[in-house]
Amino acid sequence: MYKEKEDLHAVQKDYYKDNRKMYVATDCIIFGFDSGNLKLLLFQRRVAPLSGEWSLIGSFVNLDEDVSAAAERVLEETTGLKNVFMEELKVYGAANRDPGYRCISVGQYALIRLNEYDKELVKEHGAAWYDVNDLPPLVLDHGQMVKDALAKLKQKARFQPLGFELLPEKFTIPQLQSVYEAIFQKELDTRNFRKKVFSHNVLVKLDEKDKTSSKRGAFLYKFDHKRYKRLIEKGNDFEVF
Amino acid sequence: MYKEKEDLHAVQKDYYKDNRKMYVATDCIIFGFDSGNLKLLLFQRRVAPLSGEWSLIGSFVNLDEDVSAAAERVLEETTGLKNVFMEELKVYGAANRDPGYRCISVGQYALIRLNEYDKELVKEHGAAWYDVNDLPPLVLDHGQMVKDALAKLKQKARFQPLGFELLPEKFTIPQLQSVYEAIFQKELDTRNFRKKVFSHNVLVKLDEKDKTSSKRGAFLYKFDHKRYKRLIEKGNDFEVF
DNA sequence: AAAATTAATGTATAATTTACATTTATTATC
DNA sequence: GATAATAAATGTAAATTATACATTAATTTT
Repeated sequence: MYKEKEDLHAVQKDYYKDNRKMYVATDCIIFGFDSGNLKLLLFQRRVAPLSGEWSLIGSFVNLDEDVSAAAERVLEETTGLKNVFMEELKVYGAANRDPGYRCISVGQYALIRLNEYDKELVKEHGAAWYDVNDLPPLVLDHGQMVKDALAKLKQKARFQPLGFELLPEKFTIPQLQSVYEAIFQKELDTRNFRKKVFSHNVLVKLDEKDKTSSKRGAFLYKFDHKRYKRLIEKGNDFEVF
Repeated sequence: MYKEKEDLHAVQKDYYKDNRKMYVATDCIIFGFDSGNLKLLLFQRRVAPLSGEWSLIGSFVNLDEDVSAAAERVLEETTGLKNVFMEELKVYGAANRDPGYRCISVGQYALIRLNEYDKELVKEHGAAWYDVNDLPPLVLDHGQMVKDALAKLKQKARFQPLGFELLPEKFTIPQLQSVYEAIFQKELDTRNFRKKVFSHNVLVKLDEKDKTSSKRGAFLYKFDHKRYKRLIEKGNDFEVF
């Protein structure tokens, strides 16, 4: 399928001879949000070595597979979810990062809605949700990947509407604020938060209320992707929060 | 050196068998700045196929080499420079991106000072500087890499002091403004620019003037890395410009 | 001495961000 | 059915930051 004799990189043709191989993997940092906290989907190895150790969910990238497709495959295999927010984090390419193979890993972080994933699948895979502030030790450099992903999320969420990816399609403003407080790791002022949130005019107020967390109930809203898209196409480079 | 039989990833042990290989390369998007314009160091292939075609400068990643080290090696081999600003851009991992090998490439962008590199080396390698607004067609997905790197530079330069990496250690404010105008692709107001630049208190005014571009001459400044570091350690998350 | 050229500077207005406390809608309880 | 309890919803004034804009200063060349 791939013609290795072809001489496109002729100058460097003696790389990777002698049957030694470079492996490429991808590891997914899968974030969720529930009751005020960011969660991470981890997977408990069931086979030796490192059986029982916690790890991010990953896979080798197939030879005929796009790197991004490999991450999407992993995500779908364990959660049943497709078409969710997923973005490259960083390459983990230290020569000695994996004692088994020479293996680089492309870290990719995903934001999913905890009301949408397939719980059966998750259970089957020996995966479980952990609070990001209370993680078990992770294999290899996965702890670093999580740290990097959290930092990136914090940074990106300022200018891109990522908070919405972690909530159900219909959400309340207090819920939204809570997501951003978890991402930014600080409390926000209700009035100022609402002011900013509404100022962009990308939320649609629904006629329903969510009464699960108060007697009064809070109105539900939807994020209007089209309006948002139109905004940024106009060259608007605003802070979401 | 790497024990491929070790069973760390036992579940996935049948990946990459049959002698098929995954190659990992790195391509460097090397930026410079001169007379008002961002420049890119390109390399003209000297061997078939694609001889004479322009390309970013890259290399396969050696089996015992960190991915970042590979990029540093490439940069040093062609420019003689070490310890310059270099950061990962993105992984280019489409299965069909390279017709020769199954090869993913880690794009890494570097910012260098055009007064510091080794001109002999550059010539020896058949490399040359191109204005980013006037590039020849590039092989494979290298054109996309450049586009992505420019976008990232534009985005990052807002919050990180990257402009300084493209100027000599001693520079004038008009030069600095010119760098930022090139990065942001828009003209900036001199007075407002100076106000912002000085407000962070990270520039040290020298007693010398640069007279190459005016009769009056412009004072030279240095960027004070220590002061900047102290600022961000205090949690200051300010816009550089 | 005058002309030419780029460097350097300040201020007023608009826009944005911040800090802060009360009222409202609803359910549960007495 | 009145009262208590609870979280949701709202506005304003002050401070900070961003923007728009034109003149003077230093030096060299003619």
